[in-house]
Amino acid sequence: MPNPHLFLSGMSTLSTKERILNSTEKLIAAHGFAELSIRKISQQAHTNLAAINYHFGNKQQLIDQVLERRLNNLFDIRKNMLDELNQGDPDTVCNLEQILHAFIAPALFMINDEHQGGRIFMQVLARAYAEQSEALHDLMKERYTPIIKEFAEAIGLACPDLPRETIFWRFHFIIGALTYTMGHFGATS
Amino acid sequence: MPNPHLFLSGMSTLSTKERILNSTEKLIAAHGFAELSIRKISQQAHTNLAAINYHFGNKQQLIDQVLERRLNNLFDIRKNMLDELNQGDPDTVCNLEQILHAFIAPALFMINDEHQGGRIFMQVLARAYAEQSEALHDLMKERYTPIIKEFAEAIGLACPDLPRETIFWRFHFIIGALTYTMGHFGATS
DNA sequence: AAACGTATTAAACAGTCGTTTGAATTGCGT
DNA sequence: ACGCAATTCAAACGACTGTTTAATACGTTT
Repeated sequence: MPNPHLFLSGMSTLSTKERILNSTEKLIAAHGFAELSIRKISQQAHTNLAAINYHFGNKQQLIDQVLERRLNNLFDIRKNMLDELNQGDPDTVCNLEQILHAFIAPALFMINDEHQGGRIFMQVLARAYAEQSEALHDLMKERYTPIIKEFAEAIGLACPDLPRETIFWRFHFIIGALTYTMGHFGATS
Repeated sequence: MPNPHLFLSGMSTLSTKERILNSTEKLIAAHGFAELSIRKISQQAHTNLAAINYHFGNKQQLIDQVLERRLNNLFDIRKNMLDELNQGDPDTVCNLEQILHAFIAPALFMINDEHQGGRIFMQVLARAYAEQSEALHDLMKERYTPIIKEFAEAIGLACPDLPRETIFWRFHFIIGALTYTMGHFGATS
């Protein structure tokens, strides 16, 4: 038994790496990136300061993994729901409401998924969006833009009369409303 | 001539206090609250470290004054535009679109007002919203909630058939979209 | 010209930050 | 039971943070 405190806090079955990831998520959700320090993380995860650098290299790479771990799930679900609408053919004209549902519903589902920590992560994601996190921006650019583009194209087919720029702005309004809502009401409602 | 550098940077006519406020605004808009330090502020304002504490007490009170200085203007304009619709009587039933215009237009006007620094401040405001700044929250609670409530009641009168909760959520969606847009596109477009 | 309150300055304070180091400990295959 | 790799740990590093102090310079009034 390497660390007897873990039994008291009910985290004994989780590896050090997982405990660090979960603690980081909780701290970001509760207090934002500004107040986040690896000392607080190691304290909440019942481990040592240097363990973080050992497992993740540095603080930034830890944050990257926090984001990646769950974003992969979120965008996989989004893509699957969109593919179901398309039935494999990207040129299929879909119902606009269904397209938006495929984009929004997975986030709403995640925020109601308390057990798996999905709600906590949605707050993390909202904060990363809001603070224009460079880590999130890079991750989006190199990994999730293809899926986002698929949605944009599907919306374009659903609304052929709407100018591309209008679609662009309205889609960002949706993201803004969604992000703001997640961050401000995800915890209390 | 106490500080010859000021002539080179074109800030000679502004007082130290004003230069500190403007520099703080710029730094928050460009890099967020997390990276904000009074050393960077004093450097950009061409003054000394201790001058900030001398003029504002501490860092937090400086941030408070940065927010207050322009929020008073913004909400005054919003209230005046709403009063014009009401024509003095709060029970007047107004057009919904006009009510929303009274709330949104002042922000959009501010973001286009580059000369007075309004655009910069809107980005500051977006960041403060996004990071759920306690300073902003307190300021809203004790000073601007009456005006926000007037808007909420006006919307309630304009949409009598809509449940209060629905109005509440949609109003926050608007704030979210507005905030997100200000923060992400206020600088580049 | 002297004295005054206001304003600015350099220097030091204690605290926190992320990261690195080297030793101690653990767990597993042999 | 041994030896090796993986992991954990306490301690220290330099850099940065907000704030305070005491001395200096300024502009105005007496």
